Amino acid sequence: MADPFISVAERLAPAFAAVAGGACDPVVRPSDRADGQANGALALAKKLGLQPREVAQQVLDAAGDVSDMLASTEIAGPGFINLVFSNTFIAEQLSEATHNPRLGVRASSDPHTVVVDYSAPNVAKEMHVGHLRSSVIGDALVRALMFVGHTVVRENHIGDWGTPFGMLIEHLIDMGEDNAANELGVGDLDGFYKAARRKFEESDEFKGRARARVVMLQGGDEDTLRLWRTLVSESTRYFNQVYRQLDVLLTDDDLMGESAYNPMLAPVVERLREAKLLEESDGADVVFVEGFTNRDNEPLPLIIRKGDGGYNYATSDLACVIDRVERIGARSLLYVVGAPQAQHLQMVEAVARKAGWLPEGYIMNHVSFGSVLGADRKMLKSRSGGETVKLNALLDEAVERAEISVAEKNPDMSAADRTAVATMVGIGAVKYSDLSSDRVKDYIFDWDRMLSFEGNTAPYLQYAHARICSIFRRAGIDRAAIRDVVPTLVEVQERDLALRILRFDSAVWEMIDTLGPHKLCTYLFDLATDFTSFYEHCPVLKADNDAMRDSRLALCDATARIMSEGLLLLGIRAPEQM
RNA sequence: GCCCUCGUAGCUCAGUCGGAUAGAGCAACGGACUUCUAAUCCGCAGGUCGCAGGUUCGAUUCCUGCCGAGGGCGCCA
Repeated sequence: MADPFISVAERLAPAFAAVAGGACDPVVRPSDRADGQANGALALAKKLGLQPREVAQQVLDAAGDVSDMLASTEIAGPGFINLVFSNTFIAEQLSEATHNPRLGVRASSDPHTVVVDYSAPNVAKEMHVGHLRSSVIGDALVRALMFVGHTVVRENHIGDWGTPFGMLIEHLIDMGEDNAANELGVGDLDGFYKAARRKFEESDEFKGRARARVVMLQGGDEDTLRLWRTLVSESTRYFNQVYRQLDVLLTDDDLMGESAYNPMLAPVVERLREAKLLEESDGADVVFVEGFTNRDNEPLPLIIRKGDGGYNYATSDLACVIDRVERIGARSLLYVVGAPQAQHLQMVEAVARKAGWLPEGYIMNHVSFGSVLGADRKMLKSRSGGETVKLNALLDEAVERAEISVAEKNPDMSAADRTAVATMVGIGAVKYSDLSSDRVKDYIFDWDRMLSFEGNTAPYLQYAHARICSIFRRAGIDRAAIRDVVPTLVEVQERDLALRILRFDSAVWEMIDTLGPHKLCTYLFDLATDFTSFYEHCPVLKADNDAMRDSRLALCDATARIMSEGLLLLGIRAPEQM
């Protein structure tokens, strides 16, 4: 049970191996001229010094009878082997997939513990679109990794420690704790942060108090810690609102802020010292990493302990690695963090590897992503503090816009249903527009495009799903009962749809292998396109006879389940009506 | 100055472990609604795959150089 393209590659591999005299990849790819094509003969011919078409023929001879899987095999062009699946094979595979708990997606052959570090907003600071990207991408990866059988540990590495807290706590005291809690409680984190920052810059007296407060915080002063906890809890309460609204899995159980690593920082230094990796440079304790240089082409170190004796984010990131590997038992660490952190994470990884904290076979992966841009191609929110786009306001707007659109298209829907649908559509649209393009690139945030019911958008996919639900609702047919029907594929649209359904396996695995949710998005869009084409050409309830009707209902059911499950893996809900 | 990422149709994006004619959606144009929800479908049109070399049977894909955009480059995180 797997994607037919994988099945056929496995089937042809021994034949290729026999001709090659050793392992040889058949190089099966989808084709315009057939279902698929095996390109392996061309490279093999060169290696053997033979004519490619002749090699292809030898492979086919060695493969023997493949009629249980393929309706035809044909050597074409310079030496491609065109492959056409037999309809009975497709139908059987589809029937198997619908009875498979993962809808035909292969389980991981190597399940292990994966830590996914994502979202990571800062306490007493507004979440912005960068956190949106991290949250949405990270959450989709979490769901997909769990789906194939990994043990996934979510970690929200919130910025809850460091020098800014001196100024934040002093500002909290100035405002009065209750007033401050109120302001933070309504989610005005930016106002609070900016006011504190302004005072810090304008008043030496305040600056002095802030610095003293940092020392008290780090020294564990109980009253200071209490104030700090107020800041943290008010902020996380706000973060949680956004997470619920955004429909991501993160909860308080996943919080693993910088402060949590405090006790582990000194041991990081000690262990590096014992490993003889630590060097002193300009008063700081550092580790030099080969291959990194500064502006003057001198070796660039990772600073573990600053000249003033304090630690920085490199230290806590190293503590993270140790904690995740040694305590949690993770073998794979994913960091869903913006592209500007690339060098930092490379250096952290290099040090962790040198120190032996990331053994051979352990993976540390930077799931990098680009910026969210406005229509003007400038960052939607500049780091230097342009106007901030508040996440909760952005999500509210998404739902409002979706609600207008739903009301327009489906005026008969009840207000309660409309709100529920608008929430799924609006939030889904925002998440999908973030997930559907290659994450390493910047993307342009465009309300009209993401909420459009046409093109590669969440509403288009959701609509395809809703239409199927509508068929079953109208006909009063039990979805589960139809699953035992093995479809008969007659029309080209039926066949295309069935073959597409079977490719869910590869789509999910491509997403996991590349850590690229857009691979799954592209697949689901293709699925929706194939379905609507089928829907236009192949009447279901008005089919010519009962057998054809049931066959098409089975295709509908399988499509809807994969659409719904696929969207869910992306963290997007699929309403039953729209 | 060095390093990293990106550059594909007017716009927004796929595709690239080297394969036959580079694909969608939008916008434009032409069709299809007494509908299993037309929120759709069908068709037509649109490209020196940033530029120039190299590798080879074959390059948008790999390599080198250049151009353009963004980011990073020691005590903020």
